[in-house]
Amino acid sequence: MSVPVVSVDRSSPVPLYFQVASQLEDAIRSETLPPGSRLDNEIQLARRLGLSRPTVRQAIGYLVDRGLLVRRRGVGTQVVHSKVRRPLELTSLYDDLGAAGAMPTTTVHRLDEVDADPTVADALAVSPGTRVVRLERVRHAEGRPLALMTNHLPTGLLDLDVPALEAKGLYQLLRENGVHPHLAKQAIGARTASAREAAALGERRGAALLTMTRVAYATTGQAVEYGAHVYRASRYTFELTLVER
Amino acid sequence: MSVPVVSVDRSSPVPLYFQVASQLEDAIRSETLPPGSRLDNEIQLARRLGLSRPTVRQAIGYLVDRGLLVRRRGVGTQVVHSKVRRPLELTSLYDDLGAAGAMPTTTVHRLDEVDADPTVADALAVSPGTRVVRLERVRHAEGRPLALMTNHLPTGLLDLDVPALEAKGLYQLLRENGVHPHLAKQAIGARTASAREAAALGERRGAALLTMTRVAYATTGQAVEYGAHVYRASRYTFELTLVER
DNA sequence: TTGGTCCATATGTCCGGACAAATCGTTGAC
DNA sequence: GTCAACGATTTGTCCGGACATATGGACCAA
Repeated sequence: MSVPVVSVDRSSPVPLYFQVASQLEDAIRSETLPPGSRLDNEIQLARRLGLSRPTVRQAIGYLVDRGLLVRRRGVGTQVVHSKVRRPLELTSLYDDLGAAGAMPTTTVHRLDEVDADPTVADALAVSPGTRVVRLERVRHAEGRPLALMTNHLPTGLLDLDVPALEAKGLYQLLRENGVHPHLAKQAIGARTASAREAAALGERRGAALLTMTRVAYATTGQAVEYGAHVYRASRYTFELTLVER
Repeated sequence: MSVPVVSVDRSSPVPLYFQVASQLEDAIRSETLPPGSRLDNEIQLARRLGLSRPTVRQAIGYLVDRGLLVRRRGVGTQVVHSKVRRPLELTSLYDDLGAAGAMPTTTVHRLDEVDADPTVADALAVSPGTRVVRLERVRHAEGRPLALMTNHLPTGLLDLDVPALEAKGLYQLLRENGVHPHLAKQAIGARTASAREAAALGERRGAALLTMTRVAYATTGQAVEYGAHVYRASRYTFELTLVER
């Protein structure tokens, strides 16, 4: 399989390897390069693009790391089967559902400042009793409640307001304010609904609930968000793709 | 912070960059290089090791990809805070628990061959009705039941026998037979226990259960295992680390 | 037919060098 | 005293080349 239109712009500030990788990724996602097809070998590709082999290798390696391509020595580089392609790995539930077309809405029930209890303090790596921002929301999809979400954030990280939270979601607001969560530790469990939770979510008491707690960290290692969420198991599952490296 | 003892063996078949990366990883995990400490710059490191800068960069890049180091232009390369280090991402539950010291045991309840129902056929990408291997196990930890596990595999992939399964676990047997799952898609949900499940797991009827279904794929994209597992939520949670890239 | 050897091919590893760009502390002008 | 400009430091990108090694097919011999 020959490679489709790929060209580079040397006057662009975008690194050459990234230009190549982006165009290859587009070609793969649009199936211009169908699953299983072979790329030209690195030497030819480099010559055709007027680049060096290391640069082309960097572009290919970038896509290999992201699971779009596989390299086999002596054989070549192929587009992986679409079934095993990896999705984005750190998104908020809002993004998840938005992408799936379920059109969720969020209602902020509480937005204030409290003293960190031991659990929150440990998660955010602050001293117990430190003032932190507390956020309680209810997520709805298709007009019915889906999840109860409680978050705690360090004070001073950013200014939150209710309309923006309801319109954009917490993660988008974080990113718009220059806070880029890049890593999160999550624990997923289950329990039965208390009477209060059942009422809030429209489930029967004793219904199964999915629980998720998460601590998100910025590139610097600073904890930026602690969340304790509860989902209706009848309407939600976590889907994830795991990779062995 | 200066770098500890790192040396390379040019007569070894192990790539130089990998030798360096492994030794750095050991130093990081043993806290010889504590979190936050800075590595020497790439030029000095290369000169000290008698390697070129690209080789040293490859070693560092390897560890950056794995979340052990962060690079910042103009600043240097630092060991990330241990709280945010990423664990291995594709292991079986057996590995998980074994590492945590809970010493699990497994009992095989059924190992036979059946016709694939539509769900199994879809997961393994075979035609419905194709003969597949069925495996049902119960996992115990600390003498009490923990999970019911049902797996389906393509026939002919490997020969399974009960003693080996109970001693080593499915994933280890797969790897020993040259089948290397490198990617899995999982869905995690919850539901309440049926009377039969409750009895098998030692829970009350209506107790919350965690459910996990998984399809694992080999490097080639071939589906190698479909699993539908049920865990006692009172004794198990899924812990995972997500990464934004 | 079967098995092993050889060879072309493609990726894997490594080198040495060059310049670009981000960061941060210092210096100097106002 | 404040702030902007500068410069040292360090990683980011890119080049051109060399040799190593795994793969798979073709060829040849038993």
